[in-house]
Amino acid sequence: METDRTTQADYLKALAHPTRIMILELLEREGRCVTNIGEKLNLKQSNISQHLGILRSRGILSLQREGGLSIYCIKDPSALKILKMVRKA
Amino acid sequence: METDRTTQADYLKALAHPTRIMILELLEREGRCVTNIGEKLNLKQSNISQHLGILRSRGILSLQREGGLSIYCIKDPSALKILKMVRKA
DNA sequence: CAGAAAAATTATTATATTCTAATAATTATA
DNA sequence: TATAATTATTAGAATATAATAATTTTTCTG
Repeated sequence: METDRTTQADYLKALAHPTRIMILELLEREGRCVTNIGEKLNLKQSNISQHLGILRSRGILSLQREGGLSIYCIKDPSALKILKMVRKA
Repeated sequence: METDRTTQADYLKALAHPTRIMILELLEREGRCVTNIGEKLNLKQSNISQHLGILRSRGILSLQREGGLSIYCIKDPSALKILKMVRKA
């Protein structure tokens, strides 16, 4: 049950960044590791890692370790639905 | 056609504030003037006015002047849909 | 175990947001 | 026209966010 507006705002804030939107679009099809995302988006490793951390801390992404890699996947599909609505808005 | 992620992020940013979420909930039923919103939310006039300006500049609210009052109404219903999804997320 | 690769964390700087207070602008009314 | 009421705007200080660089941690591999 999610009625606290601060929590709602924090969730929206997590989505409200161009890089994080691109990350979500990139992960829509398949999970990816940090380096791969960094290459696709042409951004620094630490920056990507920070954005991934933000999305994960809000429960939007999940992380699983595979070998030496950190694979991030979309955990919360409603984030994608919201982005879809924003595109039409 | 809305594909620019910066624009999408800006739209989400406009929604991503507790006060602005409350304003949208308040206006869901009916249009209201600045003073009325300020009383309901117990916030300063200038602060409310600024938040309303942000929502209006993104096309989420519309403004019509009635007598001495500025009546704000929801112009973009998809903002409400998005908030509804956030509550369930 | 040592070195390399991948990722996370930290510190720093720059920028953006937010709130408050003060002021300006607009409109209504006496 | 003067005053009051409503709203908008501006300036300032406080806080939050974001990007970079540097460092640390973790894990894999030789």
